[in-house]
Amino acid sequence: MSVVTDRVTLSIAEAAEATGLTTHTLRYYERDGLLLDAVDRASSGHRRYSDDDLGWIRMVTRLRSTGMPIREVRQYADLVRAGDGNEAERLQLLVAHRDRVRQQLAEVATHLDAIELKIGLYERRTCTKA
Amino acid sequence: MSVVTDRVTLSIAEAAEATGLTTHTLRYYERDGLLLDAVDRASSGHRRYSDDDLGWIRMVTRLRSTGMPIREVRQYADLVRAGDGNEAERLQLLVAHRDRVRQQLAEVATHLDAIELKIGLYERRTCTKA
DNA sequence: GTGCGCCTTCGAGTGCACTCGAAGTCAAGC
DNA sequence: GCTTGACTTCGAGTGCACTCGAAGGCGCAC
Repeated sequence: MSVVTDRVTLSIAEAAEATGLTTHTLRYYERDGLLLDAVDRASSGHRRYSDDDLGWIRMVTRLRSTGMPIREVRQYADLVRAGDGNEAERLQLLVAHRDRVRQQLAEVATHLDAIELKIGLYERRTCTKA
Repeated sequence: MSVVTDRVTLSIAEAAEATGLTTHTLRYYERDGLLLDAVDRASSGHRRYSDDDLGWIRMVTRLRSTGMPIREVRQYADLVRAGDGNEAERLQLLVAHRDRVRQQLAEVATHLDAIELKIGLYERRTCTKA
């Protein structure tokens, strides 16, 4: 961790630690346009992650781990990068994603119920057997 | 659909229709050992899916769409195929899966909340702007 | 000043779960 | 008897999201 002009910045290893991603994945995301901007560099050429970077990466992580494809995260990043004026589009993208996730959650919950039922059967069987 | 000796059996296309899988996937599952037995064949060599087959395939679908890897579905199928006596193992496998799914659901729900929050922000912004 | 470790880029490799195509067979309708 | 279309097998191809390895550079501790 290094502090310059009142700003705390992290090395890629520290950023990986902080976000739960690997250094490989962080570089991959940057290469693939999922980050808002190229991450700042130290004079040595090493990446220095700012709080803003970390915040954005956490958002990306939330989108990813709710199943949004890389491609779509990139679209969202593109919109945010483009600056003010496309909030409606961003909203639309997020709402569409939310709806998909909600539906997915409901479906998984239903399937889970059926599995729980099966578990109930086995529990009764192994109980009476023991 | 064909009826022989009081039994209704389905062609692979009908089974695909009934389960929401493709014919390719049905053959793939069979090849990969996810089904309990090789599906019966008509004299022509064409597959004939029984009700039992369909029921099992639906169970496989539930496991798969809750995120169980193919490999693990196969393990479960292996246990069921082996017959009576390993109910405890089957139970263990299903319970482990259930717990993973529950945790996954909780995590996704948390991420979803954060996304909803973001949506709330954009909604207020686009409202006041309009 | 040299070893060490973390960093860099680039491109190739991995694992998963399908997904597809080619080439051939079979039964039914015309 | 010939076309049509659904079926068969086999193996290769696809898409996604990483994941890894090689080869080299920089700066700090000793």
